[in-house]
Order: sequence, then structure tokens, then C-alpha cells
Amino acid sequence: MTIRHVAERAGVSVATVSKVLNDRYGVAAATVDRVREVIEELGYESSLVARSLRNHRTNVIGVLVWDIEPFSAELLKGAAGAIRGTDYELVVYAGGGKGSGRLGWERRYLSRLSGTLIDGAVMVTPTVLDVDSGSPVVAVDPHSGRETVPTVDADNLQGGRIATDHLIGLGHRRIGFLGRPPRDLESGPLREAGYRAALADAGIPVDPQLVRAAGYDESDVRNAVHDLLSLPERPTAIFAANDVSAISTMEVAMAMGLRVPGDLSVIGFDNVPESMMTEPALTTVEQPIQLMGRLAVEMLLEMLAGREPAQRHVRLPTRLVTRASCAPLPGGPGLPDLADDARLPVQPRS
Amino acid sequence: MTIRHVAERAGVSVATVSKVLNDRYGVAAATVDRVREVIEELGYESSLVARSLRNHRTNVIGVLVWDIEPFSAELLKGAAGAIRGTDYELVVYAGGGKGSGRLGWERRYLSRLSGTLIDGAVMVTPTVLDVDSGSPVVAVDPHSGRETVPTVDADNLQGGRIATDHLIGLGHRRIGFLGRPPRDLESGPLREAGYRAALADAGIPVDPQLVRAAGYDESDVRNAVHDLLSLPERPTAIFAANDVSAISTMEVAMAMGLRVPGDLSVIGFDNVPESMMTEPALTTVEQPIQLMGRLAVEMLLEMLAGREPAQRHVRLPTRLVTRASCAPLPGGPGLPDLADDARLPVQPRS
DNA sequence: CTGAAAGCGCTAACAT
DNA sequence: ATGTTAGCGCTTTCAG
Repeated sequence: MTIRHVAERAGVSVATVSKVLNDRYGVAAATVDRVREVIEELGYESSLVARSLRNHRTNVIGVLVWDIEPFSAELLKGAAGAIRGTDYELVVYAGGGKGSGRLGWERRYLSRLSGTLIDGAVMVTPTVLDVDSGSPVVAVDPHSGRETVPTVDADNLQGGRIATDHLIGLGHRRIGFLGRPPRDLESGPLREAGYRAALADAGIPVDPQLVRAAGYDESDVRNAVHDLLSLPERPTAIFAANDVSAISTMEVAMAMGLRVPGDLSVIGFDNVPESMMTEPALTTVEQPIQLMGRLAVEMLLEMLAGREPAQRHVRLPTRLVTRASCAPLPGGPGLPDLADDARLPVQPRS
Repeated sequence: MTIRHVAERAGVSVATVSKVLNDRYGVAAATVDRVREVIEELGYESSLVARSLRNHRTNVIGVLVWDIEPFSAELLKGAAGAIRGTDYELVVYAGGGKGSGRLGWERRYLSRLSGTLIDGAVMVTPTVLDVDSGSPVVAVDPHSGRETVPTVDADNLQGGRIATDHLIGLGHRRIGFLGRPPRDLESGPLREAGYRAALADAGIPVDPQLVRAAGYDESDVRNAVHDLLSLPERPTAIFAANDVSAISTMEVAMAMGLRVPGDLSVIGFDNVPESMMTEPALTTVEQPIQLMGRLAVEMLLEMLAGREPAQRHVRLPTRLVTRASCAPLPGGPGLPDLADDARLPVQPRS
């Protein structure tokens, strides 16, 4: 079904059909009607691809992700929300790192899509980002390149601090940290930095034994947890700096016969999928992920409208959500004041 | 950054560059190296758009959705999972019903993308689907057209039955149903049919007063709930057949001073976002949404490989997840046997 | 081994 | 008012 089929069927040239499609000047009313009829009859719609090759404006904005997992999916909801009501459409491109080359998926995806297909892009958790794309780009949670490109991210440093402070406030002193090898994302190290800062402020020395990094493999994480909990002087609390390890931590602890939070308090990070939730519910530091998506798109729309966004670097606060997985250390102080925190599951809808 | 820049910089023709890009025969090794170098240096990647206009194979599969909301976002995770490990890439197109014309977004999106850009598509909750696209299509949770197109859906009829049976098993007799006007999706009416069937099997007559439909507007839903709970002989339980109304039901009930589940048992449907969750946690009939996405993509990949999918119409079972929002009716029987059900929050990870 | 040229579906000058 | 033509970035014959 191409524009030529329509043209032939209507007995006009493709140019005329194109004019009708784009409400251009200089087509007789009768012709317009006839062409419209044929279009309707054939159920024709112009090819986005051909059109964007020709025009350079597509009214499509792209969200470029490595993969669709809980984090990016959450972000997409926010992005979609920001687009609703505008006359832009949304294309999500999840390349999964295909199509070899080691210049980073970020640049490759952008090269592949920008200029054609999309008018601008939101890049989700890019690692390298020395991008010089023709079209506007906003990065969410980038590792580097913060100078060149407008960004939206969450306050991971503060998040790490909040989590650790909470545990300290409960009287804990031996607090484990479970993160990831620091190579790719910046967020991990920042959470660890928050952890260290909180300990330092409380005058608690960091015990290197209590700080672990585990890879993306789940068994790797479980081993690390097991190690931590097998220490002669085991931690009374663990700050697991990503969702996977938080869940694993609770599971391993319980498998080892430890009660959570009776014997071990656990605090996590990110949007832990509730469907994965074990008993008791996990205390987490939550990032406003949907909001990040929404803001990123809003910034992009500003830029597409030719305006400079109000701020080029937005950092959103994180917040602690306390649930049943943390408890005051026996002999420590009581529950800390949580005026600023939400207490789940008794959380009113916003 | 086009192929011509590369060609000029390397001192060859665009044809040669193209050959290098596609590993074609007949380019001198030295030339290949030079071109590769330039490509690397310039960070060039061929335009997906231009390429797909020329070739008809793109190795991209499309998921076409009206909008990205909790349901489709969940589905996308499953779809992405199915694509991981294949050499296909994923493009999600969320048009939001833009670009007028009343031939249904489904056909329009397909027209716009298929043939070019994507090799095949998964259509999410299409309403009309008399599609005759050139490329393979799988529909998830379609309203009609089940005959023509391969489909994946959930067993909404059985879901409605399960939910209602559960309440009946708890001793409830006055069970309200809160659905949506039946115009668009088929799933709503099916859930209602399940409700009616369960009541019929239990010999409980349907009280028309207890069956309500409310639109998509939240205030609409709240009014409906309020009406239900203001009846002289109010229901002791409500089956809210979609996520929005389930949450609203609990909130309105509590606002009216009713305890859940003490005074009113509530059971919902779908993937109620836990972040919206109130106290107590909501009992739901869960659909295997991610799984639907995964299966749809797997079917599509089969078709793209030229094979006929094992089944053209897959219907997945729904399951009850019992939480704290339902209670036995005083004077009724005890808790029914839930051997087949999961009991949250004490749910082991799968 | 390399390049010139045609054409994918479409739009925008430029004829007619 | 309509049609002809060139060209968007790319791949693919087909000559050189």
C-alpha cells in the first residue's frame, strides 16, 4: 500500500496525493474529495519511514534504552505521560546492544535514529556520552558527559546517606554495604559514597570487610551475602545498593536462619518489584523514576521548541520508604523520627 | 553523518562503503580497512530509516501500543525478554491516537510502520483488527478479529469466576460488581460474565443494583462505589474488575468509615501498581502480563522464521493472589482452601 | 575491485 | 490545478 497505489486508483499523480495528505494548497476540492475517498477505501497511511527520510521533522521523539527492565519500564511510563497531550508520538528503541562495534550503544542508536525518524532523544543510563548529535538529546542517569548534555538524575549520594543514616538511627553500628563493581554506572559508587559519608558523620569507621561488590549474576550476589553473614562478627544491618541484591540479601539471610528484621535489618534501593517481595516487606530508598522520565521528555520538548530548558541538570531527591525489614537494634535508641518519610504499607495515595 | 561523508573521507564511492558495511564481496582488504577506520573515526552508523526503505528486512520487531501505562509497560518487559538473545531489535511505537482518521489506531500504526521499519508487529489491545498487513502480526488481548490474526490473551472469563468464587467461598452473598461500560474492550464483559456465572453456579441471583459500570474518569468510579455502598442493603464484598476501580473502591469504603476487609471485602483485577496500594493490601486476580508479551513475541518470531506458530490462539490462565483485603463473612464458613493460590506477601520468588 | 546509476516511498520545487 | 522531477540515505545491479 503505497502512495502510488492511491494515485493510480484516484487517477492522479503521486504529487497530488501528497498535497492532499499534507493539506497543501492548490488542489481542486473535487480532487481532494476523490483522493480522500480512495485513501479511506484503501486504508492507506503514509509510511513514517519514507516521510521522515524526506522531511526532517517527524513529530516523533525517541527514548533509547539498552533494554526494557523494571527501571526503564518505569521511566517509560513517565515519558509517555509527558507526551500525552502534546502532538508528539513516542518511539522506544531497545537495541539490546546489537549490531556490533564498540563505540557504545548510545552513539550507535543515536546515529541510527536521529536526523531521521526522531526529532530528539532521551537516552536512558548511557555510559559514554560525548554525543554530538544533530538533534537535541537529554540523558537520564548518565555515567559521564554531564557537561555536554542536559541530564536528569536522582540523588544517589543522598540516597546512600539516607539509607545508612536510617540504620544508624536505629542503633546499628556494623552495617554492611553490598554494591556492584564500580565500572559502568556512576550511581553505584555514589550510593557507596553516601554510605561512607553517613558512617563518617556518625564517627563509625568503615570496616572494609563489610563492603562488598557483586556482579550482575544472582549467584554472585548470593555468595557475597553469604560471605557477609558468615563473618565472625557479622553485620546487624545491610544496605543493599540495588534491587536485585536487596531481595537476595533477605532471601539468603532467611535461608541462613536469620530473622529479618529481628537478626538483620535490610534496606534496599530502587524500584524493587513488589511481585518479588518477600516477607517482611523491604525498606527501600526510592527514586522518582517515572518523574525522571517525565522531566526528561519535558526538557526535550522545550529544546525542540527552540527554548533553553530552565535547568540543564536536574537532580531529583530520593526518599526513604520504611517497611518491616528494619528494626531498632536491641539496646539502641528507639525508632528515629520519620516525619519526612512515608510509612508503608499505610501509605495514602498521592 | 551520512554514508557520503564516510565515502568522501575514505576517498571511495558510497557503493564501496555500503559493501563494507554489509560485508559484501569484492572489496580489497586494504580498502575495507581504510573504510572501517573512517567509520570508527566518525562514529558513523547507517540510518535505520534509509536502510529499511531500501531493504525490506530490518531485523526490528515493533510493539504497537496506544499508550504506555501499567499494563502495556508490563507487557513490554516480557516482550523485551523474548527478544533478548535473538538478533532482533525492539521498537515500541506509542502513537497515542494521534494523526486523525477514524480507521482505528491499529491499522494506522501498522500502515505507517510495517513493510518499512519493522518486520512484524505485536499489537496491544487492539479494538478493530481486520488487518491485512503485509507483515506478520500478533494481537494481544484483542477485542475482535480473533479469527484472522494470531492472538495471545488471558482468561478473563475464568478470572471473573475465580474472583467471585473466592468471595462466595468466604460466605459472601451480596457481592457487587464494578466494571466499565462495555463498548471497547472485550475483557470487561468477560469478567462480568465470569461473575454472573459464578453466582449462577452458587444459586445466587444477580441483583442488578449491585452491578455497576463506571467510565475511565476516577470521580466517576468513586461515585459508582459510593452508590453501591450507600444501598439500603449494601454489598459485603465487591469485585472491582479493573485496577483503577479496585483502588478507588478501597479508598471510598474507608472514607465512608467502613473497614476493609472487616466490613467490606474487596477483590481487584490486573496488575494493580503496588505503589498505589493502600492498607490493607489488595486481593487480586492476576494476569500473566509479562508472559503474554513474551509469548506474543515468540509467536511473531516463529512467523518471521517462516514457520506456523504451534497454536494460533493462546489463552493464559489467570490466578488469584490473596492478600489482606478479603475476609470470611461472619457466620459464614471459614477460609476456603487456597491450595492453588499464592498467598502474599509471603510469596517465595519463582 | 570499484563506481555510476536506479530506485525504495515520499515531498517540494518547478514546470505545464 | 496538476504533473514532472529531483533527491532524502541507502543498497544493488551492472559497467568499467
